[in-house]
Amino acid sequence: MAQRVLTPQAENYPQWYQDVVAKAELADNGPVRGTMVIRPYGYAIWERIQRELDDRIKAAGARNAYFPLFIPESYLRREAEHVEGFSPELAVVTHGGGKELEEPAVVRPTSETIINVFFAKWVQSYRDLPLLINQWANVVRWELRPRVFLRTTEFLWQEGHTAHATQDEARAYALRILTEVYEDFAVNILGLPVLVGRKTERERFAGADATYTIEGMMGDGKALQMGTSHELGQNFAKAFGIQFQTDTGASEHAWQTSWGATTRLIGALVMGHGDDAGLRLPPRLAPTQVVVVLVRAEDGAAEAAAAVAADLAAAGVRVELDDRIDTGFGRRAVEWELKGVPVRVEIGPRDVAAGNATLVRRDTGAKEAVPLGGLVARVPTTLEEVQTALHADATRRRDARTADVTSADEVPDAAASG
RNA sequence: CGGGAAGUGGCGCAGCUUGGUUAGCGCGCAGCGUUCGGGACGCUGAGGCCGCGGGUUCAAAUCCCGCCUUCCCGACCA
Repeated sequence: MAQRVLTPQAENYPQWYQDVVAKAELADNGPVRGTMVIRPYGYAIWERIQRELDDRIKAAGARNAYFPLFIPESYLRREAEHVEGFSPELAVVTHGGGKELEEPAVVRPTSETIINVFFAKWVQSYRDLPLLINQWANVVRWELRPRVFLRTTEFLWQEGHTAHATQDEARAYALRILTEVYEDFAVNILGLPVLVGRKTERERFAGADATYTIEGMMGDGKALQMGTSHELGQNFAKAFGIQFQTDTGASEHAWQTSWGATTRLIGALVMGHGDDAGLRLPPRLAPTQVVVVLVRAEDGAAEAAAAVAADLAAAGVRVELDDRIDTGFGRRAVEWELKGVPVRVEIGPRDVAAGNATLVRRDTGAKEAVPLGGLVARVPTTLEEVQTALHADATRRRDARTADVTSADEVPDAAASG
């Protein structure tokens, strides 16, 4: 069977990437190496990601809960492969309340261990299964080479943890999350095509039997892992004593999964859809889908702009009114382009006199005069067109830079062609 | 840890080779004015232990020694 390989190609993306992150006001670097401050606009994007993922997670039956930030160090040690995998990147708290702690507390790098301690208490009978839990939280991994959003020391994520009665059910659930949550979100909301597959043994999650992944391709031809789902087998169940009685009275260890997606998805958006003018947000994700820009306030333009914004909002469009006429029009136009707002509606005296507004698409830059009264009908259509176009762009790029090979010997040639 | 580079107003940099006026430039920031349909312009102004410590010298951002920190490439990784 042919293996699909994404071909990395070294390009000078980091500076460009960091410029977009800074100029679009998504984030700043934090004071401690590898940490970051997510600015309001970046956080608004994260909130949209959270909302869309959360809807899909709940549709898959999982419920949200919360577990502590601090994990007793001994919990980590219970699963041999797990502790070996995470030890090098742990942040450890040794003092509390001015005294040295009897047992150091690890800042969670992921929550399998602490959650499974509770799963062991909660699961007694096959009737308690499946147990499907999701947590929205921050985690800390002391990475060697941090990069804003893509790999930071502290990051925000969603981590799902489940326990099932059978291996088949656990495997099916891990794959269900992979496709119905992650792949569906990436393709239909982010507009980024992904390759769905299984990680090699070397890249597998520490403590898992199998790790599944969705991999996207960024603008520079590099692959980016955008979500993972793990089949944990009975490894943690045995380490933490998660046992249940079957309907025949036998005692068995639960079969488990865990899965996560992070603020890296914001980085994927920048790298996957960005262009030289900044970020390009897919409309279904964009916190602001349309910005109504008041060019100048004279001759009824201010009233017209406000009315258009109100009408669009009433029609269910996420719209913002930019009436900061003290700031130059050009500056504001550039700002919204950098921030990637998919559609801009420009309204000034000239437009009002003609009974029109100027509709501008962020993805193509195309401008068009649209009658003021027709905007509410037209804008949603344009938003969907932008969504489709961004996905098509990304798909075209991925296909152009993806090669099918049947042996390792062919890889260098395939990679060389980009 | 291995290999490279850099530390100078908020950010980005020049100045250092060949010590010497008051340490300069762009962006940003503040005030005033002219602008305003694509990042405008003019004038005025605020803001610096030149990474830290020591040495050489009449004199050090500049030369010498030591230290610290950061960044880039690699290993690690959502």
